[in-house]
Amino acid sequence: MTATAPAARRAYDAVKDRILSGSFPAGELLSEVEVAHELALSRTPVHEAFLRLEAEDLLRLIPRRGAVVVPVPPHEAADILDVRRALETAAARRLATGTPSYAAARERLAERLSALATEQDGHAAARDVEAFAIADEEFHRAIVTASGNALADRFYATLADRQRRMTVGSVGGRPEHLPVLVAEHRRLAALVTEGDAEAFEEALVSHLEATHDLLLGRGGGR
Amino acid sequence: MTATAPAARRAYDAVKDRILSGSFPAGELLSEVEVAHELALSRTPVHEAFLRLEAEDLLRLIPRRGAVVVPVPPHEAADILDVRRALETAAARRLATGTPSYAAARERLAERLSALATEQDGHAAARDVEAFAIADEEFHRAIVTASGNALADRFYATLADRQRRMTVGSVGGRPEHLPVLVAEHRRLAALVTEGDAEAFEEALVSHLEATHDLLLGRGGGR
DNA sequence: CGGCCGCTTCTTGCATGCAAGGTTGTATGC
DNA sequence: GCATACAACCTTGCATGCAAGAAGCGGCCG
Repeated sequence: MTATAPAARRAYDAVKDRILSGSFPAGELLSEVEVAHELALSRTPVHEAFLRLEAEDLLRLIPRRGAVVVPVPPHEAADILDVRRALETAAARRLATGTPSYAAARERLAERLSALATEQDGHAAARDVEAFAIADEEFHRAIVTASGNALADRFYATLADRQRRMTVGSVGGRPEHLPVLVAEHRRLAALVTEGDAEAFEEALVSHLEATHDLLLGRGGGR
Repeated sequence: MTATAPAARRAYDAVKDRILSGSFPAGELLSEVEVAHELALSRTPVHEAFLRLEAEDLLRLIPRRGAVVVPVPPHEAADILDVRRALETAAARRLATGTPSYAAARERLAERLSALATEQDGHAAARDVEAFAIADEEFHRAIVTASGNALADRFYATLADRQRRMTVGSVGGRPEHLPVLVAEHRRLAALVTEGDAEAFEEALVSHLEATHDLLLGRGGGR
């Protein structure tokens, strides 16, 4: 019944997950045959997976050597934050447009954000940082998606991947501060719903930094 | 002497060029064997090219049917402009940072932008719209590149590809207006060099629309 | 005349074979 | 002891083979 996923996809998912989770450490030299054997596949699907991952800049293929896991570049965290700010702000700006279709989109978005915030209340109360991180990602992505810009939406997804790669390992404590983030989410939701793009950007900037610091565990001395 | 490019790369370049140039029209159903035969290659490198192009959302692979050229979505032009505004503004904002390394980057950028503007003068005088479009792309990309955000830079490159796909075909006339664009470039260059991110954004918005209209030939009447 | 079933043909998914290129380790000459 | 050349090994790049799945066409039956 359950159609088993194509081999190429399994290979892609498996390798990507190992990279993002750090199970394949940066700098590691991977061999197609090796990975193929581990996954009980032939070289072909693994080769295809490597190609895709190279396109995402997670692997670097060296012609007759193998594939190295590219390390997280020095200011990747700051880069991601910058781009997220830019894209989310652009989304809010577009959503603030007077066009009726955007008003409807704001309506739908408001509902979804509200639901997500409620869900986050639960995760915060349960001190479940991991579940919170996922819901947090969904929250922000929902805003970008709602703006209807497919290009921005796709790119934003790759940013989320990379961010995941950085947050694992440093599971940053301080779950007691999660409720603050939810409150900020509610404020962001209100602003984007009202169509106040300027205030949204302002609130977003401090929120992104707070989230970043918190999830990375730099939330202020020990 | 000249090492011939790998087959996979040739296939990728060839197919991508045909898609972006419109030689493979949207909706066309491509077969690997067919393309492979045309390029005098085996199916393998063509298959790999298809995979990469699917990752770029230029092809859609249908499991055992073939690959269809994805049509340009309805508001892709507006989407591209929105994202370009967002990314270039973010780049200018970062470049405006006080950090010494950014001051040096602004310095280098200023020189490059100046050189490109001069080159554009030549293309404008020669009424060479195509060459101008290329130099225009380089100009804007240089700003993003200078900001040092690798993520933004890579994404920006894919936007340029897609923009190319839209501008061909409508080689929009009115080359007599090109000098105006160069003047705007010089102003943008000055603003980003001075570190005035706000004024840059404002100038950028109108400039992007002007360029867009001009290159797409919607520059008013006829 | 209309609908359905099966066959033929096309497509890709994946495995494997082969060869070229690169790296490493060793042995030899100095 | 050091440098160099050679050989063995390991890697991928690409071609091809084979089979599974999808679509379209023809014929047959109702």
